[in-house]
Amino acid sequence: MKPPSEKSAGRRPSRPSFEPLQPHEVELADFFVRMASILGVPRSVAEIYALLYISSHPLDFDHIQGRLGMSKGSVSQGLKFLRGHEMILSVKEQGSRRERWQPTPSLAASLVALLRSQVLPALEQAQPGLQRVLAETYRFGGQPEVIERLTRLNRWNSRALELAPLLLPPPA
Amino acid sequence: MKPPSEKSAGRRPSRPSFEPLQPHEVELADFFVRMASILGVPRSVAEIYALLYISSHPLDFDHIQGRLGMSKGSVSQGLKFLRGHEMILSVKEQGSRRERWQPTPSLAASLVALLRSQVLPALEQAQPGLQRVLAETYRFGGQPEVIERLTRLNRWNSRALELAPLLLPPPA
DNA sequence: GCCTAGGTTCAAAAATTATTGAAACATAGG
DNA sequence: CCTATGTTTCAATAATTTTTGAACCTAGGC
Repeated sequence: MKPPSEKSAGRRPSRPSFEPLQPHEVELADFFVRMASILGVPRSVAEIYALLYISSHPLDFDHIQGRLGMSKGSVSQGLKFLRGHEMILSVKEQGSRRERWQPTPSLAASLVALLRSQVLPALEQAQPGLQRVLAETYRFGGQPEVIERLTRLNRWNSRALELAPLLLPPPA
Repeated sequence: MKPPSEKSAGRRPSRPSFEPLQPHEVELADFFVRMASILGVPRSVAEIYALLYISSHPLDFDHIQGRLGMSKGSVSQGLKFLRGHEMILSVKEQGSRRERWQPTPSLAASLVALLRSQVLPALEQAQPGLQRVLAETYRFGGQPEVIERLTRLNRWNSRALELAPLLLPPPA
């Protein structure tokens, strides 16, 4: 099972081709993909992360694209996402414009950052709204039980917002 | 702004029509929808939950469908989902086959149950695979740093699985 | 048994999200 | 200021997910 694709027909690898993922690499990727999908992170992003995670050395754009068989656009956007959530960092070797990527040391910290970035904005935006909901329900003569529920929801929201800053310094 | 719709034209409400959501109800629904979408829970499900959450009394199928202006199919599937995750419970008033729904007392417990049901299966399924990934990487002569990463990932996975049962008894 | 209120199922349609790839952009080096 | 390399952008397409609604069950009253 080795379709020589379109590489070794010529001489030097003018446009080098890359090995597809090994079975065990695929397995790791699947794991990350499944976990990511719980948080609505797209497959392509999880695959990139998994590849960097299992690679001994930082990988550059072309390697990522080549090994995952993915379009330039997806790689670019995927790296942007991972960068934005501080899940990867680049080692730019000098004398080259090329960036080479590797995962940040702590996956835990990365996950916390990711969650924060998804949950916090929602909580913040909700704050005034939730208070209004409670007030209106009260005005409309809502039953005590509903008032109670909404009050608890408000408290939660506030407490979550208070606690959030504590998550800023990533725990190693 | 009061299009009399098609209700009070006749006598008794042979097929009663329902009020659309009040602004403050919409606001609460939006909040739940946004939070739910982080976990990949569909809009319609979140809307149903929000409606039950803000209602003083348990609501039956037709009320839910009517007030949310949603198809039978969606209501049925939404209730199925919420039931399955023990986020709502029904009060069947006797003498009628009709079920009337209300949220379970603890939203916190509901969320934990929901998370469990999403995360746990992934963790369980991953367990053997992750160990294989580590072993293979080792065989292939992976760098110490990668071995280290994968070892940590395995430990995490195991610990998460050990801890999971502690979340079974919902904390009120 | 038969009828019907009350609900479920599921294939098709609609809505949403992700991916692609070609064109545009940026910058280092000559 | 040109050019080649490396990367980003974004409109079009593809894939996936959600919603709909009509056909189909099912339990209980008669």
